Amino acid sequence: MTVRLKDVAEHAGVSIKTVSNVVHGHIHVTDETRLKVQTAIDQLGYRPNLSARSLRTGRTNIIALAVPRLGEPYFAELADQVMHAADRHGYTVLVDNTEGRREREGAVVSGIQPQFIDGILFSPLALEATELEVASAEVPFVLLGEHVPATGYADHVSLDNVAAARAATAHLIELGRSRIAVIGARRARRARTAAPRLKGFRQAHREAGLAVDSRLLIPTERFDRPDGAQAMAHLLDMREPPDSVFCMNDVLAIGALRTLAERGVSVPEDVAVIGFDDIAEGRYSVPSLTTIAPDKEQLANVAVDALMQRISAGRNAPPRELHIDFNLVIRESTAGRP
Amino acid sequence: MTVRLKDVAEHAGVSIKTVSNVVHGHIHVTDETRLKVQTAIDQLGYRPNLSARSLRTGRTNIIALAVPRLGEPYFAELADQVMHAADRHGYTVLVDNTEGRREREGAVVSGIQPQFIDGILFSPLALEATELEVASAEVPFVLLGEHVPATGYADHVSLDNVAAARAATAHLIELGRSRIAVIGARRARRARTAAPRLKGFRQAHREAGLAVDSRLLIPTERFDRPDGAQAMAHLLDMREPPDSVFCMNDVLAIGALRTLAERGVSVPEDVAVIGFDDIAEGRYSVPSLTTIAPDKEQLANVAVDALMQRISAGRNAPPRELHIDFNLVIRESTAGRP
DNA sequence: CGGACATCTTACAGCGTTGTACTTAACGTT
DNA sequence: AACGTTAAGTACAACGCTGTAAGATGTCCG
Repeated sequence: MTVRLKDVAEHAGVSIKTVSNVVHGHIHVTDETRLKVQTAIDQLGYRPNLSARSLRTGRTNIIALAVPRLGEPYFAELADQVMHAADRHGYTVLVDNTEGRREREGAVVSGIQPQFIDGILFSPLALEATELEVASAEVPFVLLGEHVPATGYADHVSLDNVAAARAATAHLIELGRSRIAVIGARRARRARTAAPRLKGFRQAHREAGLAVDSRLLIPTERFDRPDGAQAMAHLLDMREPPDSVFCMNDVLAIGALRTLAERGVSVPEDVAVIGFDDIAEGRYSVPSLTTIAPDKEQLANVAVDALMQRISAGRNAPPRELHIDFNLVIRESTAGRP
Repeated sequence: MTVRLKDVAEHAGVSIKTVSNVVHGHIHVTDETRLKVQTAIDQLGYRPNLSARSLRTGRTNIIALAVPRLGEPYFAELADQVMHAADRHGYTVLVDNTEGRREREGAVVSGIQPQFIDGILFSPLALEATELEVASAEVPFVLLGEHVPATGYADHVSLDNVAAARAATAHLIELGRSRIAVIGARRARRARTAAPRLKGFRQAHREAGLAVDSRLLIPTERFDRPDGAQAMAHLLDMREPPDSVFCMNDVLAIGALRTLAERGVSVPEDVAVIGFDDIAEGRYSVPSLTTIAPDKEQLANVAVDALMQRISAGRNAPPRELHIDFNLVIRESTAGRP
């Protein structure tokens, strides 16, 4: 049924290895032979057996991308980009849903499909430094995204969160806002997650001579729309509600916008809203969402490149901290309708 | 470096095959031996080499899910569900982005990763019956989703599009609307795509004794937000604009809502909007989006089950047309604010 | 106490591929 | 003409695993 190298070889009247050489474009094959073999390949419809190849070479040309929830637009868009980037290197991407649960993230790190994956791109939520440390031995991997704790255990690709948060905050301040809330502060357990952004947030305040009202820093359990809506409701119920909100990601902001609309609070007049991630949804929301836009294509490219390097060499080169560009994209939720 | 069965066998003082038997929970192994072997496995940290296994068995326990664009919420949410369903069968999902381009969809069908995939779940856009026919030989596959032309070449899982479209249209009619537009009609090339929904649309009209104004059936090139926005603009520019719009999917509807908001047309008072897919985005849009909600979990389960059957047996059983449940979810875009 | 039987364990081959080491042929140089 | 040198192609083993068939061990009965 299946066509093997052997079949092609017999059909072309050469040895198996010569066929293999043709397939790989190796040297030491006459044009004549090459043509003969290629014809046989086409005629028989030969397709290399990747299992056999990877058994022999130890490579699968598959990398895993582990994300908390593929259903979340940011991760879906990221996955999209990563697949493109990987494609350019001849790699296929195996997306894995960790659900942000530790157990599952741990499983990913110690090898989802043991021996089946050349490397991992990992965008964790729950995982912390300890586990990461343990992990780094198994298979080359690169951390990416903004939810990652600062590590020093592996390559990490992200934008400069301090600078980005500062730019977002400064934008609100320039618009004359002074009571700026934060949704998704997560002071609680995983302090490290939001820490750099809060730092940038405070920096911007300091530079403008404004004080931060810590009652306006709202932690959320998750980073999704319902949490955003709930946090916004909480803020509006305060005696002195904020005049603007910096959301740790766009879906939180979408949730916040929803609550503001329900309560008839006008955006941006009464409350300005800014998000983070620049998902497509925010470009079509009403009002459209001002946000920090990471260069996702660059993110994917840099991450994949770094992983490729780890795979093909420098497995134990010192970990690098790689930064990508970002942009403040001003839309209606802070600037109003033109 | 890597731990092989052989290493475990030596460490435990048994043969390789016995270790293999333990790993697979086969019979004919004493509890004593089993324990001994299990200890060795744990101590050495043995992980089976999947390439070798699949070379030997011809199975990889990987299925592919081919979707047009992972960045689109519907497909991302679908992928999420499929991964869960596959997980229950011990399968891993390899998501592939076809971009809706023929060439790429063809590549998927003839084997993205030849010999590397046990089966394919395919949610095509561009592909038509001919290609599908050619394809069905290579590897077991199941078609799913609503964009699929009626085939008869492979199992197909979807909701009853005629009934769903009729329910959506009937809902608008019950609200007293009579000039109902359709966005995403795609009369043009790929007629089959939207055909069953248009059929349901016409049925509902007939049942209510209403005429269909074919000028209100707007085809779109793609099924995304910009197209929805543009089509809506086109409709509003008409001499007699519609009083309601049935969009072929939710992102088209989101685009339409955006245009309506920009033009200051109030929804649902002036124009009611209904979508299709029930993506999370529509639950938080302003106004929230009435839609047809397919049971995505059921969809994923039914599709994966069908594929599993094809893989393990009945490769040439007659193709089945499988239907899943759907729901009309009424929200603000037709019912207004409560 | 030997043989039949069930239970447990083993040896071996082969899945399709590629890297290494080798053979053969062709060519140019002294 | 003898030699080295390079090019072109080949034979073979091994990657790690599992199915098959055969072997070893014990158990029970006549």
